[in-house]
Amino acid sequence: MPSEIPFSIGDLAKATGTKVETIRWYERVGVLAAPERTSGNYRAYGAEHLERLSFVRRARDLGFSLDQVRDLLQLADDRNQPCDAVDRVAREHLEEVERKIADLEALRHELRDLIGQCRHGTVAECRIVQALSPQLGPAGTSQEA
Amino acid sequence: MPSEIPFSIGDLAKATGTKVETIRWYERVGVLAAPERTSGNYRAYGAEHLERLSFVRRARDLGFSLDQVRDLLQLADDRNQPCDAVDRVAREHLEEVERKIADLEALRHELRDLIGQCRHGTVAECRIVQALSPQLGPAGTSQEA
DNA sequence: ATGGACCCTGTGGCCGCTACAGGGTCAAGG
DNA sequence: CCTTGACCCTGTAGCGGCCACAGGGTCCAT
Repeated sequence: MPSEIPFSIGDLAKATGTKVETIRWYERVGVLAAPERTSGNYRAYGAEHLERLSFVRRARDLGFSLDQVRDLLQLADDRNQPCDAVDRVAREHLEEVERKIADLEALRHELRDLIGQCRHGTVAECRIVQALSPQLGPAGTSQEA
Repeated sequence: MPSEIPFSIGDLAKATGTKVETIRWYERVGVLAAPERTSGNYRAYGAEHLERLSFVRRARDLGFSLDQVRDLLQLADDRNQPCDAVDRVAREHLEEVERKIADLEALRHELRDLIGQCRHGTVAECRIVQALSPQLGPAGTSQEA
């Protein structure tokens, strides 16, 4: 069979919703294999690159780091291995997402408290400013009249 | 009154739980005023710097960006202004935190789905890998036996 | 005088891109 | 045949918010 018709980086970008620069970046950092080049030194991609890049994008959308994506790609290539390792990467990522959610929820709580205490007076009596300021004792700063 | 005894960057770092390099960085980007220098060109801080840096750290802990911190500091200095602007910065930040939480929760949902579908077989039949791979039609890749 | 703990500036690295600058290539239209 | 304009190439610099050097200077106790 004849090899499929290759396509340009711009086409690949459009097909995957990726910026051209991002594709080149993926190549540089090794999550996307360097394709053949045309006589004019243009990158010439095939279906395998489209597939690969789609995988990368989907994984990135799910918040996996590029390191994790590299791992997942490598694991996904070993078609006959058990998929425990894949599962582990996903679980680790999930745990991190859950940690971040917990952190942000704590933050949200603090911010809501802060904002809820605002009495809309002057800055001098603003609870938000007070909450941000350090507690240096009840006397205030020394230079004030 | 005699001016207070100044202290070194290392002392300030310890007092606020900040790395020395971070303090110098804050000075460079203008969230902490450049202090006086000793005859040996060492930075010599006073209580106002301690106060200022504590404010910055607290705000950073609450997830405010350095740009926001700069704004808050400036607003906090105008002691007689109404604190509406402060309130606005805080509210905007809260909204962003809430957006991030929502995003991460959607992510968590997807990841849980993914992981829940894993049947612990081989990579070839792994649902996680399948979910990451693009849907290119039901026939599978062309080279497979 | 010397050792060690601190301080100084300046630079480069981290992540994951994004945005240039300054060129080359290619197909269509005049 | 030549120009125009859309695309492509490499390389570098920038974002935020630091952190970690290297290669020096300073200070204080012994």
